[in-house]
Amino acid sequence: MRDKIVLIDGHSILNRAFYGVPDLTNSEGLHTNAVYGFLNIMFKILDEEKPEYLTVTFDVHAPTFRHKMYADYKGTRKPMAEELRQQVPVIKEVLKAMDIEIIEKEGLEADDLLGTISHLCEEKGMDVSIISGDRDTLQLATEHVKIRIPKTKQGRTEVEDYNASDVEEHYGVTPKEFIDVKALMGDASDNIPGVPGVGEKTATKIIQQYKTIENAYEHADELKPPRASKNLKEYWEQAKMSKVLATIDIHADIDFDLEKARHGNPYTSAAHEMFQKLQFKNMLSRFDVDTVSNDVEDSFREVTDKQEIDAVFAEAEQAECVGAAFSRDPGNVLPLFAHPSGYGRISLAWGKDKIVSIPCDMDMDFGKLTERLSCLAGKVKCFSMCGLKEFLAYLPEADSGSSFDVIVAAYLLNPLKSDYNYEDVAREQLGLLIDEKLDDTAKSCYEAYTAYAAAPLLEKKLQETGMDRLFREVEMPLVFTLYNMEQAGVQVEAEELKAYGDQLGTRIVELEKEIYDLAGEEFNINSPKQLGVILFEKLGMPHAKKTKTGYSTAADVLDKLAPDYPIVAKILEYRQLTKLKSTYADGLAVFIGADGRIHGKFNQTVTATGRLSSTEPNLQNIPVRMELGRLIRKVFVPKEGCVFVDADYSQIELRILAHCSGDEQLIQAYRDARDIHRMTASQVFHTPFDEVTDLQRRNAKAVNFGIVYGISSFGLSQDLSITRKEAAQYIEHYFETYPGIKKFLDDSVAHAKENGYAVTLFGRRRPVPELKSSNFMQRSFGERVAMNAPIQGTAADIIKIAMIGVDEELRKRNMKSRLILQVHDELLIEADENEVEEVKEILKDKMEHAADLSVPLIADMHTGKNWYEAK
DNA sequence: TCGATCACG
DNA sequence: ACGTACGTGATCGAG
Repeated sequence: MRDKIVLIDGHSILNRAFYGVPDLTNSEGLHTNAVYGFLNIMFKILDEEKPEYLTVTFDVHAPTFRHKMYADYKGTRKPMAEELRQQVPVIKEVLKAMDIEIIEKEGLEADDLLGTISHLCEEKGMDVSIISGDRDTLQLATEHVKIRIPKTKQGRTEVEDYNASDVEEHYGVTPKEFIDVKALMGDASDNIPGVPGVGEKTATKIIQQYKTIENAYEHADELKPPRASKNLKEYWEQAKMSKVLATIDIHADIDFDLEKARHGNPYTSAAHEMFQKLQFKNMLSRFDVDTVSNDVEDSFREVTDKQEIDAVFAEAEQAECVGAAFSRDPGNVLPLFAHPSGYGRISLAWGKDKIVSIPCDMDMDFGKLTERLSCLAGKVKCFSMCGLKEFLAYLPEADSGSSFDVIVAAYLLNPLKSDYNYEDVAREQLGLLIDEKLDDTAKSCYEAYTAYAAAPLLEKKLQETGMDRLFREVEMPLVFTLYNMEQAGVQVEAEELKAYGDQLGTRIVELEKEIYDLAGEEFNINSPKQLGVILFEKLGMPHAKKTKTGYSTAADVLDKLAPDYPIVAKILEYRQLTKLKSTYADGLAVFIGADGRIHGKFNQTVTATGRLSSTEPNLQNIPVRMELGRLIRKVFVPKEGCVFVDADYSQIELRILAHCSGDEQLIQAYRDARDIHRMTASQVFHTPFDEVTDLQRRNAKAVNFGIVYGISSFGLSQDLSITRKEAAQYIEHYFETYPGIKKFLDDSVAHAKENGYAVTLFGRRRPVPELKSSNFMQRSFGERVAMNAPIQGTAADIIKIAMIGVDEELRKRNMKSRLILQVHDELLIEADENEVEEVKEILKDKMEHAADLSVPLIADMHTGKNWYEAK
């Protein structure tokens, strides 16, 4: 067997990876996509080839150009993108941490390094694989030197392989001849001039016949076409120079010590640490857990003996902090005594060597076991879990004062991660890798240990970032309030919902027929692709916008066409109805439980701004704007003997803006309870207050919205269908009118630029890594986020505080009424008929006094026998 | 699995 | 010159 060496063209692969992998950043705002893509490619190659030797080459000053002394290029290449530049030292560090040899030499191109090393190794009788994104390297291919060109396609890496014979097959010339082809055709990106008028086709033909440019020159008169003949003679000096430029040096003067390139175990603990910093989660699984010192697992203990279980609980009770976890695995005991939920085991951790797991069995069924756990949760100073809300059903004695959810804490510290699980927390906080192949018992021990061990670390970080009060006083109590809401659920009339869906179905069938008639054929109206073809090709409508994949058929495009084409109006109606039927009528029905209620989830650790999100189903986007859709709210009803009391904040985000900016005019306007949009219109359009037209007021309202979103003239112009210039004028006038707001928004951006995050009134942070981007668009996005996050986030903080207040007050007074839904600025209560007035008082009080602002907070209240009426 | 679309604040 | 409003989730078609 021949030994094998893999040579990686560092900059070339990094460059490929940068453009092939979507932008990634770690939580510190460091761009990591190129490094990630590079490693992906490298791992794939290493897995495949398992080489004895491995080396990565870099140019010293990238990007450089071949053979500077000849080149008369004018620095035409764009400088390296900043996001890529900052990743060059990172990949080098990672490679060093993995004990992978890096070769770079002043004044030498990576190509020359590759060429020389591959030549040396081939002479020693080795097989060589050169990994490069650059086709120039094809000239190095031989029987034993293989050029491998990786392509990143939609996350998957495919590799094109070229030995000498493959080059010939593909390009019709040998690798050596490839140089001559290039000398003739030139290469703009490498600043090789070539011969004018000779392109790839002609160059290949000439070299196929004459083998070298020198030989071709001798037969210059025979060359076809005549233009090539003439130009080769005329530009012969340039052709010769091009050949030199195109030739990769395989005899460069470098020291290459093969032994240093020997490929050992790259999965070192130093590398592990770096991967963690970079947050390359799925790559961490490559590390053998044993190589990372970890003695946690040694202390896992399964306890089944009744007396021992007593001892465990007695000991845990005395502990400062207890971590707990549920598992669906009952172990070697039949799941006979498990809970219907599937939980059959709990694990506890109260010290580094105090980690136990207890399965259910006939002496200790799930009920008894959780009773003990609940009792423990009520006694200890800190009861910690990963995702506490999911388990509160079994922990009636747990309370928010002494509970800790490490997932919620980790979310506050980095809300940009959309999905959190205990493995993430274990890795990030404890540097602990949990082997996927472990059984459920061991995993559950890890989960309990993570809850136990990460809690104090997270607590400290929350203090350091000024979010400890937000966590203790808002997020942890909210875990309980959200649990209560989910438990309560909302009653939905299944028959009515079905009837509504059927009604839609009838109309949809009619519309379908009419649309097919007008189109002259049947097609899938729900396919934007097929619809685009029908509208813009078959029916020849003018297409305004395009998407990446074809014509845009979005509603705002179709709206413009509707007056001229009857089919478009029908399509819009069809879209609306199918949306209502599939997502709402049919979609909601499957979530109605045996109790006739929908128990949706309210997720606390999803959004970047601190808002809640709602899933399974989403109860925060039930139609309301259009009457037909709004009707669906009639099937949301209070249970027997109850009515709905609904309250929504009036313009909470603008009020927050008024408070945070301290703008005198806006504050005074809210104190005087004036019509803010009308007032804005009056000021911005220089019109007396009473003479403001409806249009002016509408426009002013859009400007107010725009301000909250992080205004841009383009966005506003789109929304109002006006020119950018007009929009810019509106904004200018707005800022002249409210200078305090301008200053506040500028300060928000400046703060986020300086600190890397935006912050709410209650200290909640939202990282804004985009502000560091060199890409204008990304950076602008970051600026808008920096303006919006404090406002949207503060609103989220405030309604969370109100929710906790309402929920706790209802319980404290032993009332039957329950908080059941939250829709960002709206709360819905299922109120007992005898408690309606009291509920209204509580709701209004808790909402309006959730925060003490310099402007009043107003909650508008409604009651009704269904959600349609109560809104 | 991803993009387009559209429902909400 | 660039090319967008901020924040979500569900459904569908297409690869």
